[in-house]
Amino acid sequence: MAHWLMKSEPGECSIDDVVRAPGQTVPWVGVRNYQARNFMRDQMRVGDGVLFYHSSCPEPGIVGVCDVASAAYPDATQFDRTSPYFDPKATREAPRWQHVDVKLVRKTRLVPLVEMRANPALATMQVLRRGNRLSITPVTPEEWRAVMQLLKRE
DNA sequence: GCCAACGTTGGC
DNA sequence: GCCAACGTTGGC
Repeated sequence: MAHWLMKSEPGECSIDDVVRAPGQTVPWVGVRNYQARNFMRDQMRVGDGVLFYHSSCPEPGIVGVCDVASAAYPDATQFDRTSPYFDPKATREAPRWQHVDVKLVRKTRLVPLVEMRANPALATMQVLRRGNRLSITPVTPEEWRAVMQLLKRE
């Protein structure tokens, strides 16, 4: 089983939105970066662990644990002219963008970005790399374990 | 609002 | 295929 960190702006989809979603599952629509898409399309498997991360907000950090709940399938918003994620170059015959569904495991305490940065065990995390903008990044088993340890703390 | 970092676009 | 210009991300 692989592990991932997935960023979401809470104004778009917060952890509480996932808690309230039908089946506590959300379609991860709107990814418009090829590297992030490829992670979902080529590498994610149902059951993979996901750290749910709030970005572009007053308190960025990890706020929940989820898992991958589907294989990748075409992102409907790419065809929707009224959507901010509309992509004029995408066609139904040749969709460009795909995504997986993500299901809640549990909402956690907030692990703020500053706490993550302060923890040597997390120093290798891709999301902490200077200049990182990728919305989906792989998490190593060691990093995952370290985050699970952090989550046991109050 | 600033700005570093980096992906994408498009002219050549 | 190069690369400058431009746009976006996202923390601060």
